[in-house]
Amino acid sequence: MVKSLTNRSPVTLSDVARAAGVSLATASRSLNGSAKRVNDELRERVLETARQLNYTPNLSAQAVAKGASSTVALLVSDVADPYFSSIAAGVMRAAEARGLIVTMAATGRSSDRELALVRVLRGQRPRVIILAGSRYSGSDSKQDLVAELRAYEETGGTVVMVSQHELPFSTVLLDNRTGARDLARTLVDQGYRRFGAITGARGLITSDDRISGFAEGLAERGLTLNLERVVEAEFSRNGGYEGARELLARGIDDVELVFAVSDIMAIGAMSALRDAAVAVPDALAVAGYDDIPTARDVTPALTTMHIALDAVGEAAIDLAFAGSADAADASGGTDAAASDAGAAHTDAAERGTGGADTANSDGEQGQIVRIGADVVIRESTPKR
Amino acid sequence: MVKSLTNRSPVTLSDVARAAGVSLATASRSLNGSAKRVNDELRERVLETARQLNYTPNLSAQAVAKGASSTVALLVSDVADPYFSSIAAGVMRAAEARGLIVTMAATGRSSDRELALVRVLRGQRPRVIILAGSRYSGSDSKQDLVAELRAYEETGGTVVMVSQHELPFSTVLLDNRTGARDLARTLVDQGYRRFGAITGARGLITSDDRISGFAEGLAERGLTLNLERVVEAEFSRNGGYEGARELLARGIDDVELVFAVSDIMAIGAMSALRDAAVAVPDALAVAGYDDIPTARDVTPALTTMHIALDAVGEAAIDLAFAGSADAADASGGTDAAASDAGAAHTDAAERGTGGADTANSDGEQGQIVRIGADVVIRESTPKR
DNA sequence: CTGTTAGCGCTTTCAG
DNA sequence: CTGAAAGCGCTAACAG
Repeated sequence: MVKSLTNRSPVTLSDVARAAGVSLATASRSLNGSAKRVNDELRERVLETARQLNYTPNLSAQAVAKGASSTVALLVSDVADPYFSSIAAGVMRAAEARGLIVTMAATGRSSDRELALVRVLRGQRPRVIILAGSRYSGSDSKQDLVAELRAYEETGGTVVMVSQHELPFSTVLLDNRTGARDLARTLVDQGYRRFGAITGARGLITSDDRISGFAEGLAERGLTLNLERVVEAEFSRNGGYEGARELLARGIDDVELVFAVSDIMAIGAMSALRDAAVAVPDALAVAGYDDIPTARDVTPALTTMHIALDAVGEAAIDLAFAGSADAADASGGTDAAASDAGAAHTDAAERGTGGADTANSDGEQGQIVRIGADVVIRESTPKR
Repeated sequence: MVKSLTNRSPVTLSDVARAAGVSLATASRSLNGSAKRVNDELRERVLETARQLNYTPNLSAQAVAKGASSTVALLVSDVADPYFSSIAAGVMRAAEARGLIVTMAATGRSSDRELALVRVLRGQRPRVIILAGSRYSGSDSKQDLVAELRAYEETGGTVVMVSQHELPFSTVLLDNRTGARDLARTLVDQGYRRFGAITGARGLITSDDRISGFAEGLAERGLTLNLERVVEAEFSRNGGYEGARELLARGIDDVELVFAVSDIMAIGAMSALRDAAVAVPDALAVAGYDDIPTARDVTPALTTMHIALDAVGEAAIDLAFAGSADAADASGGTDAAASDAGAAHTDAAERGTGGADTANSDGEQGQIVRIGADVVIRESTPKR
């Protein structure tokens, strides 16, 4: 049926060794050997033949042999969500700087799928597993997840959580509560007094933190969030859209500004308002959270909390290697002395408001890096 | 320094075998053996002990042993770009249905980086390599890329290209030229006569195809695209923004509608117009291409060409396995007879306008699947 | 059906 | 500095 199955096997290290007239060991050392433990001339010969044969090291074999792979596993809720894809971009950049390959999977916000995926990904024996999706607080399978992750760490891996620090692992902390509080205060200072909100499902920690932080911020200014003006919806663009419709149905005469707990929901909400001919911000102002790229491109531009999303991704992998002085270099053959731990891209942590913050003194709980958030006022909440 | 390095090694298959009191082979067969080639009782015992020990198969070892991994490598230009992240979502969904893990990397539209990444990823010996980023036509390193990819295919892998069929591999064809032609005709039929455009860098095939298709469409209606009203910019949101500014600087009195070759550019352009107080669509209408999710959320909503982006991703992996009746099942131990090739998610190809289309009769050029595009008129180009 | 025994491609002691 | 040899964890003939 097919032409003639040209499937010949890949070039192996021994092919190279033979062609170069050296032993397997020498070939291996020349191609990888951290230090230059091989005669320059020989090494050159090996490198050259490898090039000619278009040799590609079999990463799996390397992983098996040295008992450690060169991959990083990243779990997100949804790749197509700009929040996650921005973080992913940062992770990929930082990983590549360290010569690591990243493997991604999407949980669709299901705890079961998340657990299943962690199991599968563990099979790769990744150096790091990054869990970027927010969790539910009343988590049923939380126990299992922690057990699985613990087991993984005991085999030498590192897990890094992004967002809340409610699991005993290193985490890149996005202090949503504080951020939302800042936002609320700023908004009050701008003149707003009566608020509504659109949140994700109850129990989704990110959403809960943001809404309660927001309420706290209002409280600090002597205001309260009218719970009848808080609607719960799916944590997505469509959820935001539906949430806004629901709010409209309930009546918003007494609401000046709606806070959606994420930009993506806020943007959905704005579309709903537009479709319902409710002028933003004149009839109703809107604010979001995250500062995803499109926040600037909707009309009116969205007031939100800025988080350096790609810095988050970089911070996650930097955190994973904090202290382990790892610095695999994928690009050339430069012998630049590997400087201290987390050399590349340490700017990640700095870029945020808070700096690296060795919280629980290592050990059981892992370390914490805070990435701050800043209020960004745009046209969706004009000064009044 | 650290507590006490609990780094004990992972549970291995032989640990399980020993604990269950069976041979390595039996354990292996119980845990994976396609057919049930093991006594039920024994198998149960193995499965049970595996569970108790929390055993996770070492994918790398499996890969080395069977000479084939269970990964799919996906190369995109930029994960944070909604066009690519939507495709990625589709790839991940389809891959998972087949029990495959996906590995991602971003080229940043650099041919050199693309080549380098293909080399690195080949190290994983992935079953499939999907190249989703658009290429440049005058490609310098094209030769090398093709050589590398060819070599990869000769070792049994499959490469799938997404977008243009200008490299001799299977491809999910997005017929940009035809789509843009349709769009142009429709716009003319709506009453528009004088057009401007914002394109990506010359030579970027996707961009070139769309702009020439658009010009063709106009030509079919007896109109021509005024080249002085075509500006070239970076293929990104900011490029669109700058492109629009440039257009404004050149003067747009004689332009009724600007076609940006991608939604992301169109959205950047709309922001520029908003900032410059040019009313859309009254002073200037805008149209894009791709129908990314946010196209609906900008104001006015963007007229564009709809491509089922996640179907594209699914089609890519379906195409990779077309005819090879692969159907690894990651989830349970169900023994549902693996139906024909590409069983899961064959809807992908169907969803598009064109169906699966075994073009070059297999072999040298690979197969082709077309995914169609449909005009979606929204408020940014009202009827006139 | 089950166990033995070779490898898979690579790294890494351990001798020379 | 270099080579021989022993694995890494798992699969796949090959015998029983």
